Amino acid sequence: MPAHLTVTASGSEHQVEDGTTAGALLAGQHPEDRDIVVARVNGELRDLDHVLADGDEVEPVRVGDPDGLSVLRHSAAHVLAQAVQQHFPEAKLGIGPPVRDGFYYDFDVERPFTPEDLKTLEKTMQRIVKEGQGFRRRAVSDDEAREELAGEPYKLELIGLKGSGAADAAEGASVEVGAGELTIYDNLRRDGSVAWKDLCRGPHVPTTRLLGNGFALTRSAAAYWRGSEKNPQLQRLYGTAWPSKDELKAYQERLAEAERRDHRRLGSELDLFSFPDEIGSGLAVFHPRGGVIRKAMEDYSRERHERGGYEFVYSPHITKGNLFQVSGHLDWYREGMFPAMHLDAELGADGEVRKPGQDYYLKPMNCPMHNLIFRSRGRSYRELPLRLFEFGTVYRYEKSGVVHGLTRVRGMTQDDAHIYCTREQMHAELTGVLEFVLGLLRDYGLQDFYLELSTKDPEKYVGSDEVWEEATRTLEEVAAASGLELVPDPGGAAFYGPKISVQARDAIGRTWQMSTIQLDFNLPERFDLEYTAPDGTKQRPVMIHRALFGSIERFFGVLTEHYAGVFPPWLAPVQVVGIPVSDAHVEHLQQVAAKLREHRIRVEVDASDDRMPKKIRTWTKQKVPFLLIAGEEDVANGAVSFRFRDGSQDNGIGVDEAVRRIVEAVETHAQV
RNA sequence: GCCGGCAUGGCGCAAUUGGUAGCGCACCCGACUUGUAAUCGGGCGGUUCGGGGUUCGAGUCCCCGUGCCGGCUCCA
Repeated sequence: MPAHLTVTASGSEHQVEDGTTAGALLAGQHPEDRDIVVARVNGELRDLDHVLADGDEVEPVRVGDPDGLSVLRHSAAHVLAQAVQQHFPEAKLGIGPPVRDGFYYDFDVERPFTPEDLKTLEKTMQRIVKEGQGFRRRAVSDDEAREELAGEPYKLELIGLKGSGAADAAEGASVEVGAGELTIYDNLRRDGSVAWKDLCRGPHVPTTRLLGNGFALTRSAAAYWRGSEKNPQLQRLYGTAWPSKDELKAYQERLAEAERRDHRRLGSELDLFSFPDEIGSGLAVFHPRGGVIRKAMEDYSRERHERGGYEFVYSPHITKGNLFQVSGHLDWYREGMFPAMHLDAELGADGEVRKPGQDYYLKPMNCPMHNLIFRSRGRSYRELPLRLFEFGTVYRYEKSGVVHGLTRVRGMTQDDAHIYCTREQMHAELTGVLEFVLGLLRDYGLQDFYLELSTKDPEKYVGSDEVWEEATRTLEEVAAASGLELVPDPGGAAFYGPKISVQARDAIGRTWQMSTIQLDFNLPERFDLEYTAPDGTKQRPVMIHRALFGSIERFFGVLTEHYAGVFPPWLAPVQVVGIPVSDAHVEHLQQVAAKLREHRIRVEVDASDDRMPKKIRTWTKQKVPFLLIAGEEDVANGAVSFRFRDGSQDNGIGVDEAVRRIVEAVETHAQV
């Protein structure tokens, strides 16, 4: 064994003594750098006390790096678990991985955690952090692990799963057991005694001290063991952890900002929509202010569809069950549909069935109806691509726990289109649809997109493999040609075909699934759709399903959050409010308002007996884009004074110029 | 669907150990006539989500239902 090893640190070679740790080497390299929390050795993350071998390549990983943050958060999860077992010795450990912005740990406990428990646990975590416990890795055999963790049934289960693909065993389970040897991490006190231990793959930060005061417990919730509703529920504690208190505060500020933008909150503050209990969960009504936004969205969409070669159709909300038998929905999504209404049955006097009656269903999708429109007469290849568009309202029986504001509802209107084309046209048509979709989303103010390709779920599909392959390949080509980032989503497809979905990032960086474009060879088959080809033969068309907003309700919610309620003028429910300095100036503003109305501008004049500053406050809070103020001076000059939502002003603008500016802002979809 | 929390005028909130339901905003009326985010005074408004129970007495405690919130599972 050589006394000296040759290792590579950050690209350059070094001679070090046998037994040198990654941490010691990196400390020599970066003497001032206290942010190094783990090392990447030959591409694998290792603890700093990992002993180097000849030929190792070592890179520092800092706490602010994505990997460094995950390690920090994973270590925070261990500190949480230690605190929990200190207060609740009977608590059994589940798993505790890092997640986006934080971590969680699942426990089997006698009673769920209370908000008070969270406070107590956070204090105990703080104590453990201050104690400066070290994390020490220890390799163990399966049998040793089983013996040490005899009191931890869930960990034993994970040990049993090792090698059978821990990644499938449970989301996050891979942080506990990897594919190779089992390891246990001991938390060591200063005096070397073991404070706590956990089956864990690691790596970890060298000491709990690194958690500083940059962590917090955020909430508790139940979670199914190993992610399956067939399993018992554990109690999950969520936390967040950051390299510093300032970053923790910045994160909490981001959450507060998201809350201020919450469409449910803005929806009631701006009087846009509500969910009356009397109607039922997940069923929205739009108030006049929200209705006008929705109308502006829909009107513009209609106009674009008209120009894009779509034809407008309408279909009912309810249908006999057979339609969804044919389409396959009743086989695949019965659980997600409102239960049947059984109609028209007749019983004889003695109760025997004279006429069996029929089941009617609320429609969960529009496509079967559109297929019937296609099939209503013979179709020629000359008609293809045939693009049928509808604002189609559908009803889905979402489980009670998932209904959420406008983004997950039980009744929604899709801006739904079904395009029927030949296989030859399919590629060009998909390209055109994707272009159309992205262009329209941009017109509504979203700019930042990526694509997701959802492919066949082996458990849930109809049709032949060849057809799926062709459909998937086509979508992949079209997606690639768009130049946007493409993320795979294996198993995410609907039963009838693969899909591309457009994900949009909003103003504060959150992503939302917007449009979906699905290719479908199956429904045309099931509905026996055909057209006559140039040679006189009957051919099967290909079907493209495409929703652009996803649902109008959902898109409405996303736009509300994207703009934080500060809608661009073309979408703002009230575009202009005239504010007189005193009663004497009301008439002047009413004349200005009349001119604006000729251009279909939504304008009001506030002639109430509030004082001017109060009116400014009121309408600024309502986020009206243009306030037009007029007093002595403006009236005398035939002018108005603009005040914008950010408080800036543009005074003494001639009335015609003012009208022109406002109309232009609305027509160009500008933000002001 | 599962786990936990919550539900008080239109909105945001308050109400000791179970003891007469209050406040701000909004709304209505009146006075004031004013140049860039709250003028003053007065008034209306609640079967405390619905139903049942415990109690001399329930906004408060218990049960059922409905709805909302946070997660889990799900999301055509």
